[in-house]
Amino acid sequence: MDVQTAEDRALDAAEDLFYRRGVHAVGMDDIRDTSRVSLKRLYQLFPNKERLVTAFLQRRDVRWRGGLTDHVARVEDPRERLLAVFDWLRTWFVDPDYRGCAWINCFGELGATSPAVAEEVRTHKEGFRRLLRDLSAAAGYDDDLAEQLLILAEGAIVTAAITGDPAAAHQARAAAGKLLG
Amino acid sequence: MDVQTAEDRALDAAEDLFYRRGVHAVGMDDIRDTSRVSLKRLYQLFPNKERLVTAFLQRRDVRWRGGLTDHVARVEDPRERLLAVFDWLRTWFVDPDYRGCAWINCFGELGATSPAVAEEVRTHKEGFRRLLRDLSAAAGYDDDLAEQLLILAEGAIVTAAITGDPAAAHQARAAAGKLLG
DNA sequence: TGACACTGAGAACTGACGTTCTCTACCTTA
DNA sequence: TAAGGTAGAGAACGTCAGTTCTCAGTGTCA
Repeated sequence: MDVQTAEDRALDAAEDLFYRRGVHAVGMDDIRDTSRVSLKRLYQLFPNKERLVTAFLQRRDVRWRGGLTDHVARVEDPRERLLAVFDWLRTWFVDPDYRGCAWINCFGELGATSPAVAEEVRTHKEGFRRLLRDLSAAAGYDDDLAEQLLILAEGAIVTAAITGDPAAAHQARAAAGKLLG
Repeated sequence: MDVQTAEDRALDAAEDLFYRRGVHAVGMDDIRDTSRVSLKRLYQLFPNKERLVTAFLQRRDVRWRGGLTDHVARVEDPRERLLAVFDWLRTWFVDPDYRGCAWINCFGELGATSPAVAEEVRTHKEGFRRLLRDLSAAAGYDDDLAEQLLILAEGAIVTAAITGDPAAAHQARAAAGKLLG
């Protein structure tokens, strides 16, 4: 039944709590209570809270990009594939637990004080950019278009989070369609 | 020489420090040291830290929208006026002190725990949306276009903050130009 | 069996920080 | 001048949260 390692349980708790409430609002005690991993073990796995934060961002990055990659791979046409990115965003926005981009949120909260977190955020966004560039290139578009789609995606993520309205995905998709010509 | 009120000085310090380092990273002691307003007076002016945060966001909102409004007002052609929004964003991004959108940052940090701050952020974004709708309508475009420009602007703001590269304003402007046809 | 390493639960430590209190000095006004 | 209100400086308070420590229990291996 419970074959997860203590590390997995700790990261699950970290991801759930940090994303939902923000990093400062969650104490290591909360992580312990939710993960049922003792503080002693937590500090063996992650030497401090900052490392737990970066570890959760790293693991989430793998899942996030994987989910997006899998979704667009189901679409044949290269141009439609680019638009499918915004369909995937929409499925994310309608999640009742959606609270914006974990990396943007962490950047706003810790970017100025934690170089490690700031670096993690840049790494994630760079990965997203690379993904869009690859999709764009495959559809015969240049890097400028990929950059503009990235801006649209980021804008939709932020707008959907603040307004609570998933319609931002639809608007971004429509704008992307116009950019694709 | 120093005709500023204690409230002005407190808000100046709050704006500078909260924006630069984030809210949690700045203590009321720091506000006192920077503003030279005693803690006693600070707490007379703002009953708690949260109210100081919302007050700084409110005052910044007035200045921010005012600066944008003034900038685009200098452009005659209604269509060019919409594009001038992105020129104005660029002048903001090149500021060495640029650290993204204060409201988005505060939303990521406090949105989940402070309803008052979350409301302040929504108010600001709603004001920005209204501004873009008015500009769009004056140029003969509909609300959908305004919404797409809003998404582009938000995306540029976030991307410029994380990458540190003001080029996001240029890309967003180019995309906006294509949307305007 | 017995020494030993490791674990969990939780107490304890430590510093930070939001908030309040104390005390003295100054200004205003009758 | 006297009285009272207000301000400033900073100490003090209480809580919280990151981190470490204690101690008893348990499994492992010679």
